[in-house]
Amino acid sequence: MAVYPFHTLEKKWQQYWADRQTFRTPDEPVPGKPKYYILDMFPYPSGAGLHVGHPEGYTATDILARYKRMRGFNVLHPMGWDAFGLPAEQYALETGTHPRVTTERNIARFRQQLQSLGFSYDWTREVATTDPKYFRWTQWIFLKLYNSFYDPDLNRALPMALLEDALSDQPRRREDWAGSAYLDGTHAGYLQTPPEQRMAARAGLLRHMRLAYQAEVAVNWCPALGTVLANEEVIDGKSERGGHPVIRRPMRQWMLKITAYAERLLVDLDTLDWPDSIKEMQRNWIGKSEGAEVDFPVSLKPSAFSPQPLSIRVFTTRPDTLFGATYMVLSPEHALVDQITTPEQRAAIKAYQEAAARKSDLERTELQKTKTGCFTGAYALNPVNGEKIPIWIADYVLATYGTGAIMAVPAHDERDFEFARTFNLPIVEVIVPGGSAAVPAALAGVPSASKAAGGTSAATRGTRVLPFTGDGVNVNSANAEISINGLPTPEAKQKITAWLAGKGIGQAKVNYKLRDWLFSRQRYWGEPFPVIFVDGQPQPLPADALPLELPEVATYTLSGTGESPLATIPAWLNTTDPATGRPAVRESNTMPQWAGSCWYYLRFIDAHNDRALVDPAKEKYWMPVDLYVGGAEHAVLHLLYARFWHKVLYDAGVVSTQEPFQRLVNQGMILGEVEYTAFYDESGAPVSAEFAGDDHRDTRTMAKLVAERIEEEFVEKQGDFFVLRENSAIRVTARAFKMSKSRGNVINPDDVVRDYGADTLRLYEMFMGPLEQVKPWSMKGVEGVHRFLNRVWRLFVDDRADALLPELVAVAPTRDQLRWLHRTIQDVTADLDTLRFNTAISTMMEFVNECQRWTQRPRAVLETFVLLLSPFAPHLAEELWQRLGHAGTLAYEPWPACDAACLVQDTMEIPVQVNGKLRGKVTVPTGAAQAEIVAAAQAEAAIAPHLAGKTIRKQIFVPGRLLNLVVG
RNA sequence: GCCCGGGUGGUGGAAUGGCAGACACAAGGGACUUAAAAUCCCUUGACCGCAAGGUCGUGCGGGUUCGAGUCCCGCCCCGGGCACCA
Repeated sequence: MAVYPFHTLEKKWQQYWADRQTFRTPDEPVPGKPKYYILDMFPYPSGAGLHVGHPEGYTATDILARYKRMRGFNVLHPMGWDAFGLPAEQYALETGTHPRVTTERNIARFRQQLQSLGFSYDWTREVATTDPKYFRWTQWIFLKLYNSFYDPDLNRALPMALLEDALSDQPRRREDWAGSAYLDGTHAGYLQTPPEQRMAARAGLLRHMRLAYQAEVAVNWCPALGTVLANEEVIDGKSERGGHPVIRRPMRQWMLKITAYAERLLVDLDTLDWPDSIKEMQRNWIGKSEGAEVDFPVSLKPSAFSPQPLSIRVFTTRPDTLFGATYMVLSPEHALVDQITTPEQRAAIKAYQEAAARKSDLERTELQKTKTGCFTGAYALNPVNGEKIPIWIADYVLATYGTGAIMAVPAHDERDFEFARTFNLPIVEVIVPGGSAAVPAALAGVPSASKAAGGTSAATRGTRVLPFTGDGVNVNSANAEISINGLPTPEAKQKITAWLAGKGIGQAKVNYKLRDWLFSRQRYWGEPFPVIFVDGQPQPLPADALPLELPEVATYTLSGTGESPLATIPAWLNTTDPATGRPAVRESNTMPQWAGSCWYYLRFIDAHNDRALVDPAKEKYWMPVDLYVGGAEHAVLHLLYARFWHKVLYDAGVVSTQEPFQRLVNQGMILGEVEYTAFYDESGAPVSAEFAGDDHRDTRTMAKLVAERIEEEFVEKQGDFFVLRENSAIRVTARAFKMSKSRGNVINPDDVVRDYGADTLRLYEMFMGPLEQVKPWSMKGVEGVHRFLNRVWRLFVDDRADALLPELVAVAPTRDQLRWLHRTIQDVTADLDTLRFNTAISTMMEFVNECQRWTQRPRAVLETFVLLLSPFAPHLAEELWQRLGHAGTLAYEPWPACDAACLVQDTMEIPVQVNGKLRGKVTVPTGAAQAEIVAAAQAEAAIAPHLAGKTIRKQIFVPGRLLNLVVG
């Protein structure tokens, strides 16, 4: 068999690298040597083992790590485990196996699989989030969060001690908070508070200003998983993991105040070299909108049920439409609902509130087509025109955004329009499309107010269709004091906002969609919170009490009350306050999986430090991460949380950079092999795919169809479609699907390594196409790159003799050979610098195809080629390098340099176009002048006829590239 | 609905506004072999033609340009994300 001995050779070099710690990065920074920190996204070591999607990104980073080492960089390329996670605990529930046991077994398998692929990780820096030595520092960061507050004036986090100081009669650290208008103001406010109220006010502020705080909030409770989930972990009302239903339920939770960082998380995106799509997703998630808050006085008939004047504050991005506000809507949970509801409406409102509370997120989304709501019986006054407008409640207004209340402008908002139509509420148009020039004419025909016509899809005013939600020009928008009529939208917004502010009934306001991060999980298998409760008040553990470890338990059964299993272990739960010796209770929730992955990139820098999370000098040397590669599924979860923690650590002086990941690249998903599917009806007769609906029914008859996978040989392409070979009227579908167990199209990397070797797998993963792109797997393609590696082997080695070939000689290379080599160096280098691994491999294939033809192969040329290949197929390259007579690894050999002098040729071939059409080519001396080339073209047999009898009107000459003759 | 990507041979893909289809797979033909495997060589976008050669061709329709897969405008289709956020 003429296959190179990849098995023995790959094992041999993996052993060699491990024995000599070839890829160990020096513990201390290397002064003067440029650093390169290249990081893979932290894998969760699942029981299923490695998937072919994993090695895609890992191979890319490994190739680059090896390349950068050869270019003289001090490279940090680590690997570790995001090891807390629900599956191990679910498994514990079923089998009683400790999650730690399962996790360690899975880690061992993952590690072994990764090592079998020859990745050049520095394994001495391996970390796992489940290791107490690691989560000690996760807990330490939590304490930082707990002991910090956000100063909106300085726009950074500060120690709680400063806020405590400001909230005291005689501050002692005033110089520490100099420059903070916020703390000055807080202190002044404190002094104005009557002394008997100060303690309570102080405690209240301290409680809610912390970056880690507790709140009783409506959470996404997933009964099946027995835990709450973050908003980001709920997809379409179901859990992201497992697809279980999720309901709303109020619970005491730890929250992290990520909202304080919303603006910085938003603006600092501009400094990052990340894919635009990811940045855009984060921008959308943060969801900044600028507008105004406006107070609407509640108009109550003088009566007993409201002794004080009330007002309702709303947030709007369109204060310019204020004159068109014809009703208000509060969210069903709004605090004022009870106070304003009239006795007649009380029962109806109560019923509506209860119905809304019961709805799950899923139901809320499903029911969004029809607007529901209930009138409170109360009215408010539109502050700009004094109109009395009804106040409703409706679940299309969210309690958690803005103020939980809106002013409804049905003429200029889709939702308000729909609601107004449903409940027959007035619609007043105050914006007309177009520039200011169009205003006078438009003004004339606009009625001041009109009732909505129920039933039609949109109301029409003249030629205009409502709702009109774009920018335009104001009409109908004036009172005795102010007019914004005729103003274009941006100016109208500005003018009315200034007027509102002057009257003290409104102000400019910025809002974010981003909500605080719900940080508690009711599970066993996670980091315990370093918090105890004394008399019900939370108290952080001192840093020297860390790590707080998980207790051993007899059973992993959920408590059933929504509490963590930890709550059922009195021996662990009940403790004493180390400060006072008084009885205390531990926090029984644990942290979510994202906690450990928020900062792991810092730990890799100084993995075994037991005095600090990371040594500052090392952090300064290695940060930021130069290249971060992983899947796009982490766009708003991990990547936003990690940026948030990093900024907190920056404010605390623990890290020196504002952002952790300078450059981010997303690898595209790898799909299964392309599948052809034909459809058959019940009688077994084939049905063309164009008639097969999504639900596998015939779209014409609605008869049920059977989908059947068929082999490629029975299919051919006809026009734009694939059809059955035996019956071309029957179309079949051709598609690659996501790999899944149920579909049975999962490729196991172990099988590929066994049959073709690790170098083949690495090469194929990169050869499939651009890294970022989604692409289907093809076993035939694997064989293709495997053949290439065999050809490389035979370039050097005589199969039968197992020795170097006689063709491989120490002769001086010809100019032609040198040109091939240096062109290859040039292209491979450029491709590596731009992460175009697929074309780098193509270039090397071309080189090998050419090299095979050489009867004499200059040793120096081939040695250089081995170095070019080595980042891609390191085992094969090391073996060839050794056989060529070198001692030791090639991992730190200098990367070959391209000599431009070797690239020049004596002659060049120039394509010649006539009137933009390619008509032929001429071969001329390199550097030939335009006139020479034109002369050569006129003499060329293929070109001359197209010029005959015509005059050349124009010559377009791109030196070295092309000549275009325009004739007529 | 909104926001991102993307549509190039039978397939994966390649092409700083300058030779469309590199490289690889598949298919067909040939060499070697008693035979097979492996390997090597040739052909391979479509159409017309014996050939030389010609015409067409990068989802569709326009435009800019000497020249467009690439830039601009308007559509269609596929994939991903978000979605009552006022």
